[in-house]
This record gives sequence, C-alpha cells and structure tokens, in this order.
Amino acid sequence: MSGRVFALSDGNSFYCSCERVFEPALNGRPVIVLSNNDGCAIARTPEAKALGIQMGDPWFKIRDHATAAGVVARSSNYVLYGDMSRRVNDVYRRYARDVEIYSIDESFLDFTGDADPAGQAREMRATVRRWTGIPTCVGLGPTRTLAKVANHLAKKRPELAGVCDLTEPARQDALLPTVEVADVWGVGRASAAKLTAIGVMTAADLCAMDPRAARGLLTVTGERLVLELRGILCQDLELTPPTRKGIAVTRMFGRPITDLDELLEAVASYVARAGEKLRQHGLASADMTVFFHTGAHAAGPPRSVSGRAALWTPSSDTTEMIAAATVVVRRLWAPGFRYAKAGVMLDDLMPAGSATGDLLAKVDPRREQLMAALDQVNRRHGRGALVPARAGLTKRWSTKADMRSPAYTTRLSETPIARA
DNA sequence: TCTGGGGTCCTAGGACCC
DNA sequence: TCTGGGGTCCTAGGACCC
Repeated sequence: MSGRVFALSDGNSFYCSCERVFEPALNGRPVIVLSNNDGCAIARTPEAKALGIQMGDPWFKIRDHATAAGVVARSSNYVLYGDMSRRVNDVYRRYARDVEIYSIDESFLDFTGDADPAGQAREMRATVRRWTGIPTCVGLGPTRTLAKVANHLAKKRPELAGVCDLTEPARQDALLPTVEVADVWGVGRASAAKLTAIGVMTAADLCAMDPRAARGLLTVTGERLVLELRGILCQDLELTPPTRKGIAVTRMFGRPITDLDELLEAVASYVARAGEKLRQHGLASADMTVFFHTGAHAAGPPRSVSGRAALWTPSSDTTEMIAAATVVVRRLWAPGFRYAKAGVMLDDLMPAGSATGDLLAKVDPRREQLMAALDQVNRRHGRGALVPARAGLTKRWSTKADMRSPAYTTRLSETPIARA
C-alpha cells in the first residue's frame, strides 16, 4: 500500500451546473450545453440524459424532439465556466494539502494523513455546494486510478450520496467487480475491445491480470493501470503544471467552404489566434502544421490534407506566421471539395527570444561552417545575424534541403478519410 | 570491399483524456 | 444545411552515425 489518500472531485454536469447557478429557473429542468456553432451537445443534466440525449448528439438532429420534451439548450460560455472552476478550486484548497487541477471540472486532491478522509470529503462537498452552487462528486483511493474509479461509482450510485471511499482493500474487492472495464480511466474503445475479447470484463478482472500480460496487450499504459488498481502508486500528483508542448486552434466551419480565398481567410484568423496564445505564454514556435479536410458525414468526395512549415527562427509574429500558412494552404488547395474544418498547430514551443548560441556547438562539431552558412541565408532573407534558439532546431537547419529553401520549408501530406 | 550492430533522433499515427 | 476543441503519451520505423 502506498499509504497515500487521493481524492478526485468533479463538478456534476459542470457546464450545465454553471448555467443553473446564474439562472436558477433551470433547476430541475433538462438542460444541455452546446459546442461551438451550436454543433452538438457537450454537457447534459441527468434530466436531459433521462430523455435519451447522448454526449455529442448533433443539435440539428435532436432539436425538435428535445425542445418538445422541454429541454433547454445553451450555447457554451467558457469564460463563465473558467471563472466558476477557479472558485471551486479555491474551496478545495481549504481542505486538501495539495491540489492538481486536472481539467476545467476535475481536480485531484491530496488527503494523505488525514484522520477521516471520507468525512472531510463530505464536508468539502457541502461547502462547495453552499459557496459556489456547484454540485460535486468525490472519489477516494490510494492511487489516482482508484480515486477515479471511486468517483465513477459516486456518480452512478445515488445511495453513496456523492462520496465513494475505495481506500480500504475490502471496499475495493467489493466494488471493483461492479465496474465495467471500459469505465476504467485510461481504457478507451480500442483497449476495451482487446480486453473483453480475452475475458477481462470488469475492473476487478483487470486488477487481477498479470501486469506483464497487460503490458503485452496495452503497452506500459496497461501495466501501470493494473498496478494502480492494486493500490501501487505509479503517478503522483502533478503540482506544477507542465510547460505546454503545443498550441492548436481548429474549427469546424458553420457551412462548407469551396473557395480558396475564404479558406485563406479562415486559416489566417486561426493563425492570428494561435499567435495571441503564443505571446500570452511568452512562447515562440518554429514548427507550424496547417490542415483542412472535408466533413466526415458530408456528401461529395473526401479529402484531408496537412502541411508543415518549419520557420527559420522561432516566431510568434502574426504576419510572418500567416505568410507561411498561406504558402502551405495554397500548395495544398484543390477545388471541387466541400471543406468542413481547418486548423493550425504550433509545436516545439520555446521561450520567446531565448538565444543560446553555444547549444549549436554541442550538436554539431562543424559549428563554424554551419554558423557561417546559416548567417548568409539569414542575411539574404533580411533576418540579420543568426540567433539559434535551441539544440533541436539546429539539426533541422543543418540539412541541405533547408539551406536551399526560402524563409521556411514545407512538407505536405494527404491522408485518406475512412468513410462509414 | 563487404558487412553488422547499437545508439540516438525524428516523425507519423494511434489511443486516450476532458 | 447543420456533427466540438482542445490536449498528452506511447510506439514503431526510418535516417543517421560510429
């Protein structure tokens, strides 16, 4: 046993609950919150679930039936949800020694060493409700995975009154057989299919599995899962948020796009938004991927393309990034398709303006030669002297293909779309 | 001239999460 | 006509080097 006690607390139907806080008339009524463009349902109250509305149901398909049944639909308001999330976490911090904010509506709490974790969880839950208006459920366990399972049970079993305690092995033995393996955190559709095919149907079955066999079937992720279900800690709380690895802005269009200029305009606005995010975090990126594709459900020929632009120096400059994105889009463009979605992703993030020339020497012994060559290229493109940002990039710069290219290199690819 | 093995880095793609 | 928008981690395989 780890001796640790973790709690997972999350807001019930969080987005819907936030809407109810500011509009109490919605209490007791079936409520759903819709995604961008009011595309589909992304949050549902129990009353809405009882009417058969599924996660991800397209609004245009269920609108008639839902409104007739008295369902209230709201467009999403992420500023509001973010603010409510902050308030809820402020309450958590009064009860837990440490808090890891896992998502907008879920946090892992460290209750290790507390005399009565379950009693504390009940009190915390009541306080959150009283101070913020948000109903929550809490799961307790010696590992994060068991705390997740406990939280799942707390939500599903009304008799538990919103708190499920799986810290004791006896409770684990009693309850794990009642949890379907697909409901274990980390077991998705593909893994669930593999597991049930060999007769592993419940969380208890998975717990009893040979860890090596789990690794063979599901890689290290599966092995860790088995150990964590047995109460052996594999992942502790992450108290300092890890630095971001990528920034993405992607959108479905409200209607299909068939015109290049329209697509360019959309992509430019996504790039501008991505640049804003970049500067907000004080970061820069030299690795941009742009993609667009037709709708998965739409009529007409399918097409999905993407292209990467490697910028010479890491940038967060909107004009520069839009120029690169425009080149990629033009090269990928083909008429005759009804494009439904596009996006831009920035990877290889690093602090803006970080300049450490000595890294280059470590990576490539032909430093002098390389520096001279890169300097020439940079001057030719009006970029002034070379400012290498970090080691990983020097490799890319040093290839011959990159030397010949103008401000950036592009790589394009097309992937088939699977049609149902 | 012929030949192999090991290490590292990078990339694409799958799977999963909320 | 209309079906979300972010993220992370892991692995396999190729390129490259010694």
